[in-house]
Amino acid sequence: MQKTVEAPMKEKIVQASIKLFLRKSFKGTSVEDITKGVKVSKAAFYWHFKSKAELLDTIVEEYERIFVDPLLRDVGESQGDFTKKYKYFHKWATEFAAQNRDLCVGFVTLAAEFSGSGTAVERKIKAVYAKLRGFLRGLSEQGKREGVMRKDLDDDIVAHALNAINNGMLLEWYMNSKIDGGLLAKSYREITLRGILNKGSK
Amino acid sequence: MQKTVEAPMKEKIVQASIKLFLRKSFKGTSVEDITKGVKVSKAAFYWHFKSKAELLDTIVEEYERIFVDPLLRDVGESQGDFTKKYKYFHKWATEFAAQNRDLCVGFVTLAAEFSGSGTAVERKIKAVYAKLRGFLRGLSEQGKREGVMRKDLDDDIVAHALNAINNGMLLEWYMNSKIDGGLLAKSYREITLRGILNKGSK
DNA sequence: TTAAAGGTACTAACCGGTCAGTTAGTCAGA
DNA sequence: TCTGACTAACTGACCGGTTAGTACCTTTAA
Repeated sequence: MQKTVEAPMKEKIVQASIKLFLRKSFKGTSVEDITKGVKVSKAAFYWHFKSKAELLDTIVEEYERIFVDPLLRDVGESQGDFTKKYKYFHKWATEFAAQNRDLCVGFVTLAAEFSGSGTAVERKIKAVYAKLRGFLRGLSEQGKREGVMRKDLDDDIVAHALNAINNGMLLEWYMNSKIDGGLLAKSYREITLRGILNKGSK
Repeated sequence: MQKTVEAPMKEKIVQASIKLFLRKSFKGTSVEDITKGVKVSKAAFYWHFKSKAELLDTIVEEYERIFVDPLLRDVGESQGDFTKKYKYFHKWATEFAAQNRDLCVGFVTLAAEFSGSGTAVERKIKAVYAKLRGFLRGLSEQGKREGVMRKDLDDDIVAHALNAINNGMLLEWYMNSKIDGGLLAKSYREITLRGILNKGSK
């Protein structure tokens, strides 16, 4: 008989807390809310994490490890012109978000919750965004080199804008669960692509 | 001799709490944090507001009263084609945001903090966004009627996308205080306009 | 003309409850 | 017998909200 393989408690806590932070925010979620959800004692939580803040760090690291790093690696290693790469980037990111909604939207809401707080986790979140924007800036430069992208847009601003639009769309999708995420993703790819390309480019 | 006219305590509390909620989130800000900031006792706070939640409602109402309603009224009453109206909308909104950064960014972070919470204030915030999107949908319809806007985009999706981009840009601006807000605003107007217009339209 | 009455805008001190984090102890398996 | 993975029960700090009382101004009525 097959034994049901349970996920390790630490991972169960991380997954449960992502869901709770999304619904009730980090500061609005108590450690007891989390431990009740995974049916474990509070002290067990403190066996796995030295503080509530360390759990938060773990979530930020998980976002970087399973989303940002593989995304940048795969798109970075892919071959093709700017438009092809941007489409691949968009496809990769939206498909991941569709399958990991809580993590992706949760990360944006955590970024919003801690922006301006001056905390260590804020710096950590900003570093993740800086990494993403660094990649997008490179893409923007490639687009200009290849002559398909508008030259009047600053590369840094393009990176900021693409990141901002991404985050805004995630939040909009979460705040309006009824809208078709796939349609929103498709539409926003068309809008951003057409918005940054030269008029003639396909 | 001129007497210094101080703002009424209720308004001072609202202004101070907007700043604090932006930095520390709503749940991360205690009533004492607020009352210490405006040098008033806690009981005085509860003389002006029956609860911390009522203060939150007041902020949401203020956002609607001094930003959303005047914006929709002015742009709605203005004459001109789609492009002119959208540019006016964008100019109005970005200039307001530049002068009321805390209120505008604070509203987005509050929306993020309470989305999915199932609370009364979440419904209130969503109603404000629904009003904004209703207006944007109307603009989108006008753009199609006038033949300048792409017909392949759904009006509702356009409204969602424009709102999402707006919110994303506000957050990006706040999270990266160093970037030139004016340049970001200008660039994103160009990107969104070109993104939703027909290729031939100016 | 004046004094009582009432409302406005507060303060200091307090209350019950919740929070992050701790302590001391348990127990299965190596 | 040792250690990884826990539990029950607890602590001190803090939080939202209340209570009782005060200073000051305006209205009312003798």
